[in-house]
Amino acid sequence: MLDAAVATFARRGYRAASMDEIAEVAGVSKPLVYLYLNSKEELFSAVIRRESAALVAAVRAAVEPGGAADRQLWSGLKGFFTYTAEHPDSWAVLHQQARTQGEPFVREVAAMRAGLTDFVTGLIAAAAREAGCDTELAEREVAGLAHALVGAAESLAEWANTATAGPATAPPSARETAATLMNFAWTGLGRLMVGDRWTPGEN
Amino acid sequence: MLDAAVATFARRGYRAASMDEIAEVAGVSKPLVYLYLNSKEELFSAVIRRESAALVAAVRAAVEPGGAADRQLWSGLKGFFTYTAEHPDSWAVLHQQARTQGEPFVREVAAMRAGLTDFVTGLIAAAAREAGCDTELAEREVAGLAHALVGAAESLAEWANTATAGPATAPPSARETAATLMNFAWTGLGRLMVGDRWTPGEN
Amino acid sequence: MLDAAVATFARRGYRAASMDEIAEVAGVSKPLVYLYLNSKEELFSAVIRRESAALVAAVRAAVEPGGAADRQLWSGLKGFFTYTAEHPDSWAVLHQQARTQGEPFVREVAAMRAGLTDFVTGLIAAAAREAGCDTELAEREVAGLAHALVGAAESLAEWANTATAGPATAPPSARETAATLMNFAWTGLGRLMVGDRWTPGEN
Amino acid sequence: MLDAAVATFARRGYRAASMDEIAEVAGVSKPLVYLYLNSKEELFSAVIRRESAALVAAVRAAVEPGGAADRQLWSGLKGFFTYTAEHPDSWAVLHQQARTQGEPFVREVAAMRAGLTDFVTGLIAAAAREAGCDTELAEREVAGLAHALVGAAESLAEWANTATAGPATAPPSARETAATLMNFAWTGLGRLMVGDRWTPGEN
DNA sequence: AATGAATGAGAATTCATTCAT
DNA sequence: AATGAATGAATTCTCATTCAT
Repeated sequence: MLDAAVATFARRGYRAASMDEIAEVAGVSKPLVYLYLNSKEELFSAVIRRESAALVAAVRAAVEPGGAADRQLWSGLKGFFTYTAEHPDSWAVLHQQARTQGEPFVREVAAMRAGLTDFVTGLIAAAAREAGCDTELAEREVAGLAHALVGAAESLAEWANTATAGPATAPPSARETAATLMNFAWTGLGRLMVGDRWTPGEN
Repeated sequence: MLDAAVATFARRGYRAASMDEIAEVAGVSKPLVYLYLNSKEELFSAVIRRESAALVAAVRAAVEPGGAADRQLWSGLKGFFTYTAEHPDSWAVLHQQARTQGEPFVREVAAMRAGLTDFVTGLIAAAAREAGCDTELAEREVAGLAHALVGAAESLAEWANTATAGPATAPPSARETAATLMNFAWTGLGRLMVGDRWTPGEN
Repeated sequence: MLDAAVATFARRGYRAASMDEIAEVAGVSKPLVYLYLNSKEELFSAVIRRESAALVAAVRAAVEPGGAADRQLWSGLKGFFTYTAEHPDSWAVLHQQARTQGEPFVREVAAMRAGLTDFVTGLIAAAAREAGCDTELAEREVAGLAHALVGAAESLAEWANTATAGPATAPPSARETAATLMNFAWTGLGRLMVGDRWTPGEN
Repeated sequence: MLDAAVATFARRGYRAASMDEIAEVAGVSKPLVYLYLNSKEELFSAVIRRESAALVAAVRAAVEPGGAADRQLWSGLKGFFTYTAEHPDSWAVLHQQARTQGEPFVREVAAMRAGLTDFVTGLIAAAAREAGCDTELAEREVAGLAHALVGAAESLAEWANTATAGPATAPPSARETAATLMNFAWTGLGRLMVGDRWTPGEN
């Protein structure tokens, strides 16, 4: 039943998905949906919670614990892109729908996102320690960097899922996507920690 | 009239925004809206086209032509973040609404996005040439990198707009945000071009 | 089970009371309610019949048989007001709900009411005989008088039950209410029987 | 449109009347009903207010001002019974539906009823003065008497309307009904004022 | 003797859209 | 050039009622 809701919300969007359609996709009657999940709002919340938990669990399970920061990030990203590739509807609901449907929902998905961002923030800090970073990175800057990285990941996930456009080319694998992002981000972060930063001139 | 539509779509979302409210915000009668823009769908399309064009124009105007690749990217990013900060409704419609409302609209916004991504792709290629890059970067990889950069930018733009949560801290300025992203991305890209890439082991 | 129905119908009204709530108040499952009382309609009918019978029985038990007509009316009224005060839900169902829910039910409660009205009619006739009434009262007029008396009683019963508004004043006792009505009605009826009637002029 | 609502509410009751049916009876579409009267609740309130006002206006117009108390009561009652006979639906909504549908509505109709009861209370007091009443009637008792009278009137009104059962006999005219009530009540009230009251023995 | 699980039918309410003017 | 008035078609949600066990 939740599966049907995920599929329908992903395909139509929260507002456009009707309880009628969800019930039909689930192969049950509408009142049954209301019996278990009391309203459209609660149903959507339940969906968000379940899919958030599944995504976080997938990432957590993928991370190789105890390794170097870059290995951890790498394995986490692979887990992330694997999950988003294998559960595109789940990802579409979390990334596209939940974030755009106002208050009860944004908060729920923001909490999950904060968990991931914190994880990345921790990794960046750990990497800084590992590198014996001399320049103390401002907390806000680290948050910004973590945000940029998570945002880039989210964006790549969506891109990988949406890039069904070119029918000839297969969508990039999770491994490829993760490698692209590591290359994009990690070397730069490494240089940053040793003080090699890009600076504009006066404007 | 389009302004009213932008404001309303941003505040309510495409489905939840009613033509009644749009007409009221615009200070005209509903039939007038239908006279000029024949349906809700066309109205939304018109909004997307106008806001897309405005965003692209803002970025284009900001870019310093003929300079080095990094200067061009830097100035473009400043233009981008300036626009999104000054026109949050416009950005919300493009980034949050248009992308999540299914077919007629995703295509329109995807076209605009492709324009920006192509611009970035060109810059990365130019940078590669400037660096006398020996390793030929695969076209697909460049596309992936450009996508990651654009995605990170979008994500940061949304973050900067949404981070009104902490009432103490002012939202980061467009300049700050652009600098964060340059630091995050550009050094890494530079290293990448001289062959200094991050590679996983065997998994 | 019927008790639960009485309480629920009184509180919510016939239409607003749900079988779910009735079953819950009764502490049984809904199918059990359907097993014993086959539908909401039959359930309500059964309730009306039981409460009607109880009210009539209470009045009948209260009447002192064989006494003078006024004593009989007095004792009957006391019984009536005592019952309505002690069983407000029962009275609410009979007076407010059953009478307003259309055909199957109005008939049932009308039958009970007819019983009471007939009783009063008989008393008025008896009083007329006792008074050696010379003027023959038209049957229809007697019926009208009986109806007025019963209506006044009903109205006072509701008033006594509803007058919880003034928190300082206790609701009038059954005895008080009955006395008010006797004073209101009986002396007038007595005069009427000896021909002392109120007559309008020509209009 | 309000007429259609009155008819439908009277026939079906508040809950059982559907907005669909009301719209159909009114010969308009359902959204139009919602355009003018925003919800079922507001529609019912509007109906109650309009019908209350009409009833009060009818009674007020009927009362011969400046006459003796009994003439005033007589003329008022005639007006009342004339109205209820000529507008049975209006009376049914006020008397049967509004009073039994819980809070927003009972208050509205109670206000109207209080107006009528006050009028009658005033008349009884005036009659007492006219009669040079020696025994001071307790205020509460007068209220009770007024309540009994109004209740009797309401009851008779309903009876007169419902007595369509006997197809042979025509329903009593407003004049007849008013006369019955005057005979029932006024002589008794008169005696009461000169101290001729009915008293029970010791129980 | 009793119920957990399920549904068909219908209720209030909203909205994109269109005429007649 | 502009609108007041009106509606067909959904949408969310509820409820009396029934099986299979």
